[in-house]
Amino acid sequence: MPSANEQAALSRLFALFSNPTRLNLLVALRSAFRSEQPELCVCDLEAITGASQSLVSHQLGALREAGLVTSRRAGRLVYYRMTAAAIATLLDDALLAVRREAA
Amino acid sequence: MPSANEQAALSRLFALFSNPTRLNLLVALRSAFRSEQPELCVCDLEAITGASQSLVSHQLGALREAGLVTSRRAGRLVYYRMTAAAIATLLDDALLAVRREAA
DNA sequence: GCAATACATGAGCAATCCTTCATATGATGG
DNA sequence: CCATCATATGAAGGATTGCTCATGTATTGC
Repeated sequence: MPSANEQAALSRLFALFSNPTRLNLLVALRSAFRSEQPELCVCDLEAITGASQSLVSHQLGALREAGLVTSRRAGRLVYYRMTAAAIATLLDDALLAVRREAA
Repeated sequence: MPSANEQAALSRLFALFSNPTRLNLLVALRSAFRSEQPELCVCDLEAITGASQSLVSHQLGALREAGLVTSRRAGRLVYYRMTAAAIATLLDDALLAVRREAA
């Protein structure tokens, strides 16, 4: 029985996950997070998702504002990474749930 | 690395979870699902969530259409229940993730 | 300094969503 | 049957969202 605040936080989190572009970014950052190269630059994310530079930047901004990712500038490049392992595992759990349903 | 289909299914699922009213319904149905009384009628859900009859019915319709809940009529009442344990556990996982972040 | 590269940001439009109001359907009791 | 209760559904308006286009800012190489 989550509190009202927790439910509000949950729905905000789910709203961030519900956009295909953002989800795509999160999925990419999740797998980076698990490798020896835990961050990706905007141009990488652009290539991976196939979305426009502006769109990627906008959605990364949303994720950053929500605290799900952080950014670090290195020269002209800006590298993003997931802030929390909890988010990465949540994505895994959700994927498992979807696969269970599909089966 | 989820497939494109899986990602689409994921984002649809998250979209359903992102609305506070629907999330509230799901949370209520989740705890019912775990008790000896796994279903709740619309009027119960109305009382629990505090939302209007029409709104509750609309959102239950959305959840039903997505296959997350099923309904059963008993006289004038209609009882709803979660279809999948996977969804219940996903809600638990998400709540844990949010609590981890808040801490 | 200037051009070019990488990224961020703001405005704006189309589309979707959320909720309400009104009304319809289904079931029961008298 | 008729009134009533429980739920479903449709239309409609306002708000929110998603994306694009245009432009701004930061950094580097020359």
